[in-house]
Amino acid sequence: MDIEQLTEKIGRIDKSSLVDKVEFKLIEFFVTKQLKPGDSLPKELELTDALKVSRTVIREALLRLRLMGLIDSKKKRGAILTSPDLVSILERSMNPRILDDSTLKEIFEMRLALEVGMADFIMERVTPLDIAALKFIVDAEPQATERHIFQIEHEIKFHGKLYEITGNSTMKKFQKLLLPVFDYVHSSGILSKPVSERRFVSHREIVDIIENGSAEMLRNGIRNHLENHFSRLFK
Amino acid sequence: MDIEQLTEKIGRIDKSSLVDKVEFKLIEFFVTKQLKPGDSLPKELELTDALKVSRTVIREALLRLRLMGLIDSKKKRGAILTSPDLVSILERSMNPRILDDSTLKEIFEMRLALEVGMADFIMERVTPLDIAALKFIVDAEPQATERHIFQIEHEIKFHGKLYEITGNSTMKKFQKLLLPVFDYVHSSGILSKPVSERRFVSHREIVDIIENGSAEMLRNGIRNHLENHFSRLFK
DNA sequence: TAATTTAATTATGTCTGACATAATAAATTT
DNA sequence: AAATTTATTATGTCAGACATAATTAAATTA
Repeated sequence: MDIEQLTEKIGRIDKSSLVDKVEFKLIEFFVTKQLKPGDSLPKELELTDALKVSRTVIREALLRLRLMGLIDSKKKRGAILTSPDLVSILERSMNPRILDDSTLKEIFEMRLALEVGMADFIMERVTPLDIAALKFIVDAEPQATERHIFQIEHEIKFHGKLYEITGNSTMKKFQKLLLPVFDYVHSSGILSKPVSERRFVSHREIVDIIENGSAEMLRNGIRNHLENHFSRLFK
Repeated sequence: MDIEQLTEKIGRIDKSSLVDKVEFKLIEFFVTKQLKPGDSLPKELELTDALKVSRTVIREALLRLRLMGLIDSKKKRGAILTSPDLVSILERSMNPRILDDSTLKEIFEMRLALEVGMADFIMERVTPLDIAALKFIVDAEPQATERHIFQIEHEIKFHGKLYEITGNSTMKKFQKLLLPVFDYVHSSGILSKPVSERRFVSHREIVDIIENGSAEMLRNGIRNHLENHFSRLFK
């Protein structure tokens, strides 16, 4: 009889810790009770009575939920349910000095992919006001000299605005989160290829595409604009 | 004198809790000691002695680090440093039933953007073996009848393979993570527009582009293939 | 009476010390 | 030398206490 059949027959033992179980039970509780963000949870001591476990366990489970962004607890008021913000959860772990190089490189790549792919959302949702704002940003940029210098602040301003135009706040926050990683990867020795000095599609040209072009043109424009980064990844 | 100047002069008070400080100190410790994944941490009681705080506080700080994916602790062996996996951190919070609708919709959008944007990585890194695998997947798909039926399993298989080809494991895991959300959004009432039955660029055509086309063609091809989803977002 | 200050309450934050449990290392037996 | 038993050790769980901050109620003052 093979192992799988055996475990099937005997049934697997529950190796999860007490805290695991409490955590699960609490989430179940939220869902079945249809609690909405802002609703308050039972107090720690009430939970100890109800679940018959120590306050330590309750606290640890609640802590997990808090780190997941599911609840928010204040003194005296107790804990209340919140709508979890995925990005701020990631934020806690997003320390470039701790992540390993290959992960950092992959995040760098994801940012590039995301930016190329968001062209459709920009074209769909851009307003005349946005275009004016983009033009304002571009006008404030220093004239490009013969050699292209990577102006990090202007890059951030321009691309940040693009994310904003998508109207997708998760994406926008994601970008903000990825920025330090991107910067770190860009300036550290992780990417072996040197930084190219060539100029490709400029910010000004991208604005022009947004104003007069199509989603397809914008995709290609952004892709080309990012060529300096892509070429460091590809041979 | 305005508030800002005042706080500048007086200096802001540290409102962080003890656990916050310990957490920070521990991370500092990792970084300055240049600990690598696999290295073991001091025991809880040693930390209690070293930092002069109770074991409760130490444990809570360690718990946070564990939830961040920074450490992994086993009985007797103590805690060891690990390289955090961002995706598995997100996984804990990615419960469609708990996230609110607007966040879910934004995640849905991000997935679309990512998929369009990853075309360059696919074209750069695809191998003949990958193409053969894609063809195999496509061949196994049922013939399209006059009406396009959304075959979730085949969608997953095909698109999963695309992510795999990018060679970016973070992106691949990200997709796997987003799948339940995507499915949930697709089939729940969050998107008001109905599911279109029209057929656009097929899987087979995408494979053909990958084999014979360019990155630009693939971007457009994937975008068109996903039109059914895009059109539910845009009017 | 209204506004302010003070006191009481309450729930989380921190501390201490103890025992349970599981994984490893050491000692023993075969 | 291999297998078994025992001892050790570090995390997991427990219980109860006090500290602290935020809120509410009461008291005071204008």
